Amino acid sequence: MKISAQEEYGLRCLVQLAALPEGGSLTLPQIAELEGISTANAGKLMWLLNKAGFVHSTRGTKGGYSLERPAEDIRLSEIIKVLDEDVLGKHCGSYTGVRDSCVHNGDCGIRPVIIGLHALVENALSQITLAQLVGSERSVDAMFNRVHSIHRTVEPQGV
Amino acid sequence: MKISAQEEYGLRCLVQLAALPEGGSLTLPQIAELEGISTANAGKLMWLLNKAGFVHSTRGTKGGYSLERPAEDIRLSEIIKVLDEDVLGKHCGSYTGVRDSCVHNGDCGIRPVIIGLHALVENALSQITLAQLVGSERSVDAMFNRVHSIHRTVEPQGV
DNA sequence: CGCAATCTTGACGAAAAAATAATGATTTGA
DNA sequence: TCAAATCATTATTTTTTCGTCAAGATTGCG
Ligand code: FES
Ligand code: FES
Repeated sequence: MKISAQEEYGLRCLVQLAALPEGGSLTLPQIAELEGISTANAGKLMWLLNKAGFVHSTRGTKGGYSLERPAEDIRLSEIIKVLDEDVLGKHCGSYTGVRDSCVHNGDCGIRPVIIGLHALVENALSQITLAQLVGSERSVDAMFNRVHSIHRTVEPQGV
Repeated sequence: MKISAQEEYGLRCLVQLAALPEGGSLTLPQIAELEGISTANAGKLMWLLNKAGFVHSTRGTKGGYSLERPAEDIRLSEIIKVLDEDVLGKHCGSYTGVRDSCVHNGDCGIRPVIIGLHALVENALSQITLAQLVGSERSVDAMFNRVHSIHRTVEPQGV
């Protein structure tokens, strides 16, 4: 269970936009530089995010990308859903092995776990807004732990 | 954020062994048939699970695989960790874009979320044992919801 | 022993995901 | 108008993951 490259980079690009002063914008080369990815890659990611309505793009000189909606209104669950190609809900259609559908006939112990896990993650992400990711690592970490009072087993790694 | 093929199929193979009567075993062709995957694929998965110490293999005629430890003692978090190539803990070493490491200098709002999410999932999985996955879908679903009292937004799909 | 059933293991090919490249369209401003 | 800056879109290449294959090793049985 891991975060895909698209999810991670896409999210990071949005955080850069959210960190801007009100009404600010960034060009593709700027985003690419800030996140350490290629301009082409940033271009594709922003294209996806634009199609999904998270950002607004302006062409031509002095163009760039800016947030379409207030960062306070954008939940991480929405973002991930777009960047992850809507994997939710169709679990037993993928991973079908050599057959056309899941082999477990009607009664399966795996399915509720897989579906439950996705729900768990979505639930956690739906309680965090883009705006909350702007700020120091310490404050974001504190926020996450406050919202989901889980017992952390992995410590944030220093740089 | 999704489950990989290895995680899913590996887990499913283990559930088949766990569903066996005490001391039972299955051969590769049997496992492959039960899960609808190829024998070769089942072979590689079981090899991984054998290396990790979850199962015990016997060669030769009348050979096969059986659980090495009681299903009640095997937590899903252990299984996933093995099948997922230990992705935990080294987040800022992957997804480094065109550079050698993460660009965010020492203060990053993404990192606590990613690490927190992984902790959240691991925590959830650590509370479920392999033995609990054996049984009807309804009972497993009820168990999952009891352990993690989350508000389910996705319903299990019928077959 | 000698064969058949079974697991073991590394190499190989196919498929999916990710990243890049290439070409086109729009806007601004000199 | 024209050129430069910028985004848009599709195609291609690269990388990673996944699945298969083939040769080998071990065990049980007659
Ligand atoms: S029916 Fe889909 S995993 Fe069991
Ligand atoms: S420092 Fe690794 S994602 Fe920000």
